[in-house]
Amino acid sequence: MPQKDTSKAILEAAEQLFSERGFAETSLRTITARAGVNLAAVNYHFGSKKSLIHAVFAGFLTPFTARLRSELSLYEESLADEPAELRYLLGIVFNTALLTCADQPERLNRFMRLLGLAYTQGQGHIKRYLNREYGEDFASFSDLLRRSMPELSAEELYWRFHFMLGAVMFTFSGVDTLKAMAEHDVGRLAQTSDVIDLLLPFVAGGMQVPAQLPVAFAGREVSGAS
Amino acid sequence: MPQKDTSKAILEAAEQLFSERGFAETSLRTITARAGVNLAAVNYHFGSKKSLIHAVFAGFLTPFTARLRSELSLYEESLADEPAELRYLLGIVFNTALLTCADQPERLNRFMRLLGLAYTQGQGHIKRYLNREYGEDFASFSDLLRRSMPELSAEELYWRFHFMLGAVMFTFSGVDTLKAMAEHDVGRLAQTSDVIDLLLPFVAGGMQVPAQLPVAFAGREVSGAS
DNA sequence: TGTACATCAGTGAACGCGCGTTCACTGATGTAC
DNA sequence: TGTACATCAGTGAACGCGCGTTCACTGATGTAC
Repeated sequence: MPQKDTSKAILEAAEQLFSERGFAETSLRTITARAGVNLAAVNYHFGSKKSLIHAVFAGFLTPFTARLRSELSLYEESLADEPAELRYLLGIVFNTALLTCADQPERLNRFMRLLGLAYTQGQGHIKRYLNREYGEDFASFSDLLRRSMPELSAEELYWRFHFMLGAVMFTFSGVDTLKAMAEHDVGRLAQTSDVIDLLLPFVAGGMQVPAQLPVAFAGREVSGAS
Repeated sequence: MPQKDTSKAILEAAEQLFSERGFAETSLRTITARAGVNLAAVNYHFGSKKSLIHAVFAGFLTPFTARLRSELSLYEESLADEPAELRYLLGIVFNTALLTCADQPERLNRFMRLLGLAYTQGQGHIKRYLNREYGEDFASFSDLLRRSMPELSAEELYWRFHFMLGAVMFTFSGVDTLKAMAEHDVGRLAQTSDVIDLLLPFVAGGMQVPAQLPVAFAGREVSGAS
């Protein structure tokens, strides 16, 4: 293992294993064994397990957000004063994510799964880290989203945004299992880009549906009848 | 602590702590301390930590699925040969879930969060247990869903179903955090039933949107321009 | 009614194990004079 | 060009800790004769 490759090998093994098993369920011994390096090398290069986790996220998110920033500002300039178009906006995000992992497409799955884990799992320090490092990018995307849906109230937009995040993250969290089940149930093997092409209209449809509260209440009386 | 209350106290503490921190991150010592019982009582009553986790799920899912089965078969009978109506179907599910936890509404959040964790987190034994015990109920709901959307291909239905599950589970996984953020960002404190009233049109909208692949591809060329 | 035995619900202490982290050490490379 | 020292990238072994689980034991309650 010559020179600088040790920390790279650790990062790669950690990325894979964390995304497969979760953070608490993956030990440094498993990671260093997979990477073929000494156990103590993690603390030598990264300082602690927490910092290793942060470094794994940075490995994807730093190039991704850099790219996304420039794509979004290009789009924003081209808009002038027109409202943004939702599907186009979402297309930019997915496309940027795909391009960031262009060389190895399974990395995208891994990262969406890691983000899902970070959001879902306890591990408060991860959320704090992500917010500190990438909160600004998140906020500026929110602003563009608001411009694409000016008719929604702040409250509706807020919740729908998080419903959308849920559909996306959850899907990618389990995309490998879901693909395998799809092959079994439906008989067709899907690629990640196929899944995105189905997911994008779904979330756009959910975001843009008019609120219809009375219909939403429809099921509410059934229980009384049982 | 008289007689039968010990295992109930363990289950309640475990339900709370698992949903707050995850399974691997919660130790039996923390659970038994919270419950005010002896450490060894978990293994005495449940046999192992795994079985305790299963018992926690059963505590919600067994009454929920029993209730849901009868609600759905009532609805199915009332349908005769007409197609099912999606929003009504979803309304039944949410409503049944709310009623199952009618006495303590925060239990619903906890269980959705637990389901989200089970889906997202490694812990393969939980998925296997849920599939073994409740797979049949899941399948019969899928059938009704198919009847409500006859125009969708099997593949589209499959994926949209899981997008919907994602939006729902993810939302509830973080619903407490999201509510707190909503209060801060939007200035209004939401109740769980309010969130459901916003969520239901969103997922119905996503499920029912016509597939528009060419538009979904819109963002795909942007990257070349940067 | 009294005695002997069995079952049940729990308890306190210890078990061995795997964990993240630390530390003294090594050997290669770079730098100063 | 040669020597002394400093830095860097690791390494092997051990540290203490918290974990799930086990086990011998206790005391209360139920049952048989």
